[in-house]
Amino acid sequence: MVTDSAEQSRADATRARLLDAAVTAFAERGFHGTTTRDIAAAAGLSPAALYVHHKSKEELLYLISRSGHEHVLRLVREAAASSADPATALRRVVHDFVVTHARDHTTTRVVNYELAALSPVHLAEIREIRHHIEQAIRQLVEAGVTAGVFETPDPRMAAAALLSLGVDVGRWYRDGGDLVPEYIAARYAEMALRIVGAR
Amino acid sequence: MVTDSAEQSRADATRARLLDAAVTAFAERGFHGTTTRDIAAAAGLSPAALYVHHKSKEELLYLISRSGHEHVLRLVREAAASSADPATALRRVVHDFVVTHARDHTTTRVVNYELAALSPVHLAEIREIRHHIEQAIRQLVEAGVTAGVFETPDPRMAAAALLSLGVDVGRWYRDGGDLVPEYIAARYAEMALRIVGAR
DNA sequence: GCAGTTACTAAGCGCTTGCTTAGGATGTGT
DNA sequence: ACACATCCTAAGCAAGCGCTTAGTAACTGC
Repeated sequence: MVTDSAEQSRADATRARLLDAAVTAFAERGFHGTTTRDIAAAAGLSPAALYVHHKSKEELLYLISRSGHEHVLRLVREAAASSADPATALRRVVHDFVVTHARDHTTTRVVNYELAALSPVHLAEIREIRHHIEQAIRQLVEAGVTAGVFETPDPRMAAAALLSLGVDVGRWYRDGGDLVPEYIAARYAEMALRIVGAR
Repeated sequence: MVTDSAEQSRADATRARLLDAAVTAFAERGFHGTTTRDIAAAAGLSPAALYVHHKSKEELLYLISRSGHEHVLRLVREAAASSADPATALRRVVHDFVVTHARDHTTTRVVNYELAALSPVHLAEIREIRHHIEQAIRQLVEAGVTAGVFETPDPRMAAAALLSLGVDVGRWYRDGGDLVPEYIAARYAEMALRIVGAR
């Protein structure tokens, strides 16, 4: 082997192109509505090339799902820790969460709506990441209630609602409309503070 | 013909059994992840029987989607008209919307997440019903703002958020958990009033 | 008791699916 | 110049797909 540095080989670039093509196809037609020939053709390769770079069609979904979930978990944790004030932190969490679900709606659609197509082992791993994401948001709401700056009858329900707002943006958001991700995120962050009864 | 009354023939019962089986299968594995053999077997019939009672697999999805959307539209319109006070009406809309999306989560999952598998003609018809549902909720929010009982910087965004809350319940709700549909609906209705800034 | 209707199935057709096999083209080190 | 590694493809296999065809069993009306 010549390069053990981090530089990108041709194979790595092709692998990434296949992943990109898979994201687009899975988002548009779903995992089961997409054929391996669709993905290979969109990446400009023969059907067999997919199996040179990846083990199976399911592995593509797993790789997309895992990196997508890890990205969101990192984002939520960083935003939650960005301020000692729960209201400021929550505003940032919802803002960033919503921006990601709008801007990367293609990826987040796959991440949130194609879980059932994962193998049992992969699904279990992904579910754990999802649990951490939910936990981070719930803990932030609870911290605000404890600190006396939030007021809500059921923090768990409020956290579920906040998650729903962000996740569902990935479903309805379209590129090229008159609503830009930053604007949606700003309005949603305000609504989030109302939901938790911030004062 | 002997019976032209409304009484249910054997064929009607079988047709309904096939629809039921299709709802369950589509909700669990998605339209493309479900085979016509799956549906027929779940209804206790041979694969060919499906085509005695329905034109195609896509027609099953269309029938499920249409009746599901019509049900929700009726529910939203009735709840919106149930009170002259926008706050009371909105509470009722969100409550009923959420109860339906929890209790009938199997159907609402198909209704909200399998649209892409519809034929172009059927999709156009369904989109129109969806538009009416969104319109009914947006108009209610705007009526509240006009009446001075709601306060929000962007009624359209608030309406989108309300819709998201309900729709997403269909994604995460599970039977047999400690959260019963009525409880979720009550908490969500309170949060809805906060979102629109009711006073 | 038999003609007609209703409700269904056995068998299978043509095609597509995920994936494999065997090999070829292009570049690289010496 | 030549051995070798890298990256990709042509061809195709077994299984599964949506859907059709041709027919049978069971009931109904007379």
